[in-house]
Amino acid sequence: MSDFSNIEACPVRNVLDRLSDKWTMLVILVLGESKEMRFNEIHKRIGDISEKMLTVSLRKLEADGLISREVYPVIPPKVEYKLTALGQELLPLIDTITQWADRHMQQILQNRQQYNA
Amino acid sequence: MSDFSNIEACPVRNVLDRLSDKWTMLVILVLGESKEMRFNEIHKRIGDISEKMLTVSLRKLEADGLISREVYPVIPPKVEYKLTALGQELLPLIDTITQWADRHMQQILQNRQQYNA
DNA sequence: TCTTTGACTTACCAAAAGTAAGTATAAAAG
DNA sequence: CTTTTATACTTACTTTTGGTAAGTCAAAGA
Repeated sequence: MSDFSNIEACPVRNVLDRLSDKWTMLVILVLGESKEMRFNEIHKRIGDISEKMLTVSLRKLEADGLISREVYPVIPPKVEYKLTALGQELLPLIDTITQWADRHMQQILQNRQQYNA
Repeated sequence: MSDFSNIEACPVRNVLDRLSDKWTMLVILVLGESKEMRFNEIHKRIGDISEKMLTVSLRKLEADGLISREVYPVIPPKVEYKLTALGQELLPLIDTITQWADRHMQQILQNRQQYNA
């Protein structure tokens, strides 16, 4: 039983804090769909993420070594993102959650409705 | 390949949006540690969550049917929270991520340092 | 010369989360 | 018999995070 309250030293808190923001897990999922992806592709795929937050999310993932960023020196610019080996390890874990989501969304939506009634 | 951009209809987005906030996954994890838990126990276990956000997080989880909330009519008040069957299904999936975190935190911390240098 | 292209930045605004104080009520302490 | 303590919250206010829309850069094409 790890010490969640020791934020610096606790690996769970350290990693979970990074995943626990509005877009990170979804970005990882999307990047898992193809070998590599350009900025605007990811942006369109998600649809409602702002360019600003996509930039921020990608930078953090890059800093943690979960994705790599390759810049081609052309104009207009071309930048490709892809999961690193480390990022690919994390992918199936998040994907398992999405499969659970698929199985149980109906139930959850129903629960929400009941709760608000 | 699901349509992530259709937020209403996409189960992945629907569930991931709920998990993608600052505390939800951690609260589930903590509740998974014992059969049931009182408000202040959860609060202490996490350490740096505010009472306000713990309340909000618990209410959302309850609305989705992932946890149950039992109020004992005593004074001072006593309220017990525990994972429902649905919540217990989700627990190991999040826990798998924490195990991954344990295994790779050193590497990730190192990556972050390199990136900021 | 003017528009288009792609991956961003930036300034400003809105939403989520943090902080600290307050509420309710009865039993226990003084 | 007045004050303190206990627990699970609310509430008003501040700070942090995220959203919006416009701007930047440099070359290729009309």
